[in-house]
This record gives sequence, structure tokens and C-alpha cells, in this order.
Amino acid sequence: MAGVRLVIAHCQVDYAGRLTAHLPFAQRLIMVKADGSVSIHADDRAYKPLNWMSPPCTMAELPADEVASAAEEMGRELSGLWEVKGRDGDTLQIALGEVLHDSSHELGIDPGLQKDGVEAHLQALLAEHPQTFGTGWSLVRREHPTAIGPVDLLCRDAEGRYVAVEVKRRGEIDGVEQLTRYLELMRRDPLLGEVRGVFAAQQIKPQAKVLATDRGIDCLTVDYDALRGMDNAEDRLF
Amino acid sequence: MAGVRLVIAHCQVDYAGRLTAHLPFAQRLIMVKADGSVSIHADDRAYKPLNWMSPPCTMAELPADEVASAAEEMGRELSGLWEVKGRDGDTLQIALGEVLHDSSHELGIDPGLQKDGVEAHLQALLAEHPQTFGTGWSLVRREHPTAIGPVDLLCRDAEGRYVAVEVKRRGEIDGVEQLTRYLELMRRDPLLGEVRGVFAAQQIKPQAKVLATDRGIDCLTVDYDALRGMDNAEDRLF
DNA sequence: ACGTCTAGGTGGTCG
DNA sequence: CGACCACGTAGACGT
Repeated sequence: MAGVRLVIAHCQVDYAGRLTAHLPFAQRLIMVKADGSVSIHADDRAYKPLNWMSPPCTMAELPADEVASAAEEMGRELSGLWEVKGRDGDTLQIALGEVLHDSSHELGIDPGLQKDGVEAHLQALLAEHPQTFGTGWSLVRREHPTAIGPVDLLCRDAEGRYVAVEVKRRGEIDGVEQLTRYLELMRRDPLLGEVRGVFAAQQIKPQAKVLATDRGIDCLTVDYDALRGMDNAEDRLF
Repeated sequence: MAGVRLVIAHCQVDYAGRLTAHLPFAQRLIMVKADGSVSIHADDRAYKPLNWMSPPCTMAELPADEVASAAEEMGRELSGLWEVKGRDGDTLQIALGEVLHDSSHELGIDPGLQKDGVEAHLQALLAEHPQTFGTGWSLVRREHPTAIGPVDLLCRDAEGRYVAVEVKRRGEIDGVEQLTRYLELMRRDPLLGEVRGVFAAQQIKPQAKVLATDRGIDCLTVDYDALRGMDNAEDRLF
């Protein structure tokens, strides 16, 4: 069945997988999607369910006799017992008490989400506008390959020195470590000579800035909207 | 209002925040929770909504005249226009076409999730059983403070040398970098003298192992169940 | 399939 | 409130 099934019911839920988790009896929303996924929601914690099973998984509604024996074991009336099995052998067992709502709805295929403003775009914008880093700067290449992975941007500054640029949406300590490893490697390459490092991000966390500075890496906080504006302005010229 | 509101409707959604995202008109599930959160679901991608707004946020149903003008702009009949504003100034706008279902349900407070089998336990177990690292090893202290943060475990090996231990559930490159920073700092402390490093995790990724070994850090893959077993065995003795 | 990196990450804790 | 860390992280993308 395609669509969504929405159940409001008293239920008790037990999950066993990497960890084990237990939800005592309470009234909750159970959502079953067309992809087979099952999620159990309270009326808080935003979109995150209390417990769930991700696809691929299979759900079985256990037969009346098993429901009866489980009910006896729990000392409580049950209207159903669902068992959801995941691929890795993890299980979600839902014991249903009173069911207050149960409806199914066809949704059809979704045209999907259109995103804009991610890291790739930021890298593209900086690649198009290396002068953002300084006057006289030029781009050598994007995704410059090294033995341990590609450097986001390889540039040359006004004096012709190579500069490795690491671009992040948010600049954190990991990014500085990553760039440090690239620089260490690139500086062994006699063809590149002395290589500078620039850490560019929309926002750079204080700790990351301290570490970068300590390692002689320059930091650049990028104004995404301004960069995009430059792009638009240029578009208008051509 | 406490509880959950479930709406099945044709809708178009626009989000503007860190990124901008757009959902063309299609039939979807809109869930509004008591915490104010709003999420828009298709019938796939498991529990993750296509788009959402996390609390704290406020939702406003715009008045009829605004709905009418938006409808004219879109060239489509609208039955409602919702605007959700987040704390950081991000907005989620939902334009509603045909509404196929709209129900609200009280859930009451949830007793909450009970978990077992997590991370902190691993550090505690290793702290109780330093001999896991080698014969004659002893624990000096947990969460040994340094200027850049606490080292998970400070131990002494059979020769009395200090050892800094970083504990992770999954050993990845970040953890090695972190331990490296601690070691660099601790080795400047004359009171500690030569400090060894051990990277302990349930699983250590190959890349992390290579980096650690290259830096003279020992790796230990920890068997969580075996450790817990030791614990249980000891429990039985007392 | 596996490894690596990103995420509007989300959610906790603790200073 | 911000920084740090873990997550049943989940997903995307490249090999």
C-alpha cells in the first residue's frame, strides 16, 4: 500500500538492536509510511520520533492467540501486537491498547525537495571569485587531488605563491585539521614550493580560528549573500 | 493546545533559513505538535520529513485577504496560508490547497524513552578494568583535565609510565587528532614525563588506525560484551 | 557494496 | 547561552 497510515493509540514499544529501548504504555501517534518505515511519536521533540524502524523492514500484525498471550503476560487488554523486523535483525514490537484513530491516506509521488545554498555552491562561488581572498589572486583548480583527498581550491596569491583553500559552510576544528594534513603533504611537493593555507567559511568557530592562526593558516569569513550578489551583478552585465 | 494535529492536504512549502528550499504543490502530511514544531512528510524517507520547523517557533494562519492575494499570485485556489517563524529568523510558509483530512488528538505527557547500552558505560568499564590494556596497568584518574579539555582516562603501564587513553565507541580520525593534541600538551608537563597514547574503541576505522600507528599511538579494539561480562562475573563474587 | 563527508544535522551535558 | 560530544546518527556521493 502506498501512502501513510496514522494511528493514535495507547501503546507500549520495545526496540532491540544496537541498543535496547523501552516505551511504557502511553497514548502516541504511530505512523506507517509507504516505504515500510514505522515511527512512534509523542507530541514533542519536533520531527524526531521516540522510536522507529527504518526501511528496509517488514511489519507483521501478530495473530489473535499471540495477542491474547501477550495481553495476559502484560496483565492488560491488547487490541493488537505489531512486530517490525529490520534488515540487521533489529526488532520493534508495538503492543496496542485502545485505538483512538486509524486512517490511511494516499499521497502519490512527491516532486521532491529543491535546495539551494549548500557547501558546493559556496565553493563554486569562491572558485568564480578568487579575488574574494585578495587582490591579484587566481584559481588554479577546484578539487585539487592529493594522496589523502582533494583540496577544495588551489589558488595563487598576488605574489604567485600557491594557496590551499579549505571551504566549509561552518568552520570547525575538523576543517582546520583536514587542511593541516593537506598542507603537510603539499609542502613536501617541490613543484608547489611554499604553500599557504586559507580556511574559508560562512562562520568560523572561535576555537577553530585559534587553532588555524596558531598553525599559520589564514581565516576568511565569507559573506554568502554578498558573493551571490556579485554573481547576480555579473549576470546582469552579460 | 497540547497533542498532535494531522493534516493531509495538497500544499506548497517554502523554507528560508540557513538554506532555502522549495516544495512544489503535492499531497502531503502536515504534522503540528504540541511543542509548536511543524513537519511536512511524504510517504517515504522514513521518519524524516521533507521540510520542517523546530521549536521554539510560532505558527500563524494568515487572514483571508492575504490568502486570496497569494492564491492570485500562484494562479491557484488556496484554502489557507500558514507562516511558521523560527527563533533564528527562519521561516516556513505553507500554502494549502485541497484539505483531505484534518484531525487533532490529545496525547498527554509521555513517560519517555528508557535506553540501555550506550557510550559512557564503555569508559566506566575500562576505568574499572585497566588491566584490559595490559598486565600491571592501573588507573590514575578519569577525565584528567588539560588546558584543552579532559583526557578520558589517565593510566600507568606496568613500567609506571603515564598513558593517556582516548575512549570512543567508534574510533575515527577525529579521535586520533584529539588524542594527539592532548599528548602534545601533556608531554610538555615535566611531572608526567614521557606520556604514551592509547586509542580504545569498539571499532577502529582503518584510516584512524593507520594515522594512530604513524603517530606512535597504540590501538585497542574493545569487546564491550566481554567487558560487561567481566563486570557481571565480579558482581557475582560479592 | 564500502568508505568518507555533510547535515537546516539533532540532542544531551556542562561550563 | 554557547561549546563539545555522541547518535540505533541518516544520506549523498565517489570508488
